[in-house]
Amino acid sequence: MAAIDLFLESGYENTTVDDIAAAAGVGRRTFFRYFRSKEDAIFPSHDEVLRDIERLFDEADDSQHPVEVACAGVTLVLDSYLSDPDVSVKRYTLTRTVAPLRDKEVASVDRYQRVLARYLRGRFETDGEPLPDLRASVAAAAVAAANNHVLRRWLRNGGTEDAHALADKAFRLVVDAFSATSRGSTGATDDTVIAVLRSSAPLAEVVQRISSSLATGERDTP
Amino acid sequence: MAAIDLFLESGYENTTVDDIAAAAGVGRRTFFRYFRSKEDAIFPSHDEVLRDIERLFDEADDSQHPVEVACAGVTLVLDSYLSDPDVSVKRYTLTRTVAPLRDKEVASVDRYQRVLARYLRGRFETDGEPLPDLRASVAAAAVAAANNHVLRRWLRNGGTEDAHALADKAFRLVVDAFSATSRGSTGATDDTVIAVLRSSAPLAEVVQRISSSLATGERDTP
DNA sequence: GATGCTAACGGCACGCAGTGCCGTTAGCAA
DNA sequence: TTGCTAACGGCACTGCGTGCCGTTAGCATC
Repeated sequence: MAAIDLFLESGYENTTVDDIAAAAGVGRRTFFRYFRSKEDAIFPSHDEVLRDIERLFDEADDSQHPVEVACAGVTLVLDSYLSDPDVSVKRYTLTRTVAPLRDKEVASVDRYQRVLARYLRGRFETDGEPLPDLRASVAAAAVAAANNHVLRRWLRNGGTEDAHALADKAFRLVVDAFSATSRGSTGATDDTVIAVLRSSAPLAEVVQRISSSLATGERDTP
Repeated sequence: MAAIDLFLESGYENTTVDDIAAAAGVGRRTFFRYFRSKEDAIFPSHDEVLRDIERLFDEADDSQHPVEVACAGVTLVLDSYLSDPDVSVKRYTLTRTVAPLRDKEVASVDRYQRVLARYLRGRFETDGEPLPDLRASVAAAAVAAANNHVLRRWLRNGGTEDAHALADKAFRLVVDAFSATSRGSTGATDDTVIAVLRSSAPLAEVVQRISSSLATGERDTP
């Protein structure tokens, strides 16, 4: 849309809806038929992506770790930005500068985050995790933040870089954080093993577990 | 302010600024001198709380874990809500219902989150953590989410319950999640020890470290 | 007590976002 | 050609937010 370019060259405040409509060659009334508001003119259709995420969650493999599924879901958001780098970068320079646009962006991120939290809550409940509601909210926020961090970095570099590679690293960090506290043991990096053990367990068994884990790299959850 | 009650009884959309001003016994122009917008009429002064948080971070003890300090910071937000339960509960029923008010609330949460992230980034950088920027964003989001979760639960129950007790539990979960992956060893619960070791280290040394940790409960970061 | 200063207030008018209403027109089918 | 439908665009209206300015209350000074 031409709106984004007008905002960039003339400023958001100085650009009226009449200007945008005129630049697009349509009437002012028609503009509001296509966009709910002046702000909406530069944002993508989040509703579609939200539906895609919901569908992905419905069809998700329950054997996969919940947080990993959530990461897969939020990756759809990332992809929607990656699919049109030019517009995404332009929009980013606006959302950094113009407060109402930034707020709008933040609000849409919150919508994604709610969908993630809802899915996670369901999974945590069936998994019998303690405090499923809290865990879901926190994990959803962490996943969304990781995604946003990658996205922003990618946008700052003008759409170069391999965003998915960055995202994998970022999601790894989040998944580890939230499976380390709830699960037994998980590899943090290739050369590292994390063991969580009860100190009341016999020392011999502890040592045995540790050494086998170090040797094979396998995960062992009692 | 009388605005919040007007919104509740007549609806946000149906209440004009003239109505609020008339109810408050002041001129319409005066209303806009005290509140930047119609929405702002029901929100507290976040700027003060933000300054308090910044000050707390400036004076913070660097020996404390960064995420714990961030939790202490966001607790000031919680306190600002706790200090006036009536208004907070009323506002909550509005922010749940009215989309623009909810967006405004979300935007203010984002402001807090940015302050947390900035502090955490500084700490993580000086601590030599890997990916300090990412960790800071994710941890800040998690801390904010934990706080919001507690806050919403407290608001749903009409301001009864011990919010600080809930918050302590929630923060514990977050702190554990983010210290387990980043630090050498940390007690997750009283009876648990987490050990992170390089598999390239001699097995004998590993065993020695583990057993001493299990015995004394001390933290040992090489 | 009169005079000048300052700060808050309130009225007025304006620009602009967003909406409802309605006449016009283009495209298509019978 | 006639009738139908859907998109368009003009018009007017409400309401938010702001700039401008006259008024007034409070206070210090001479």
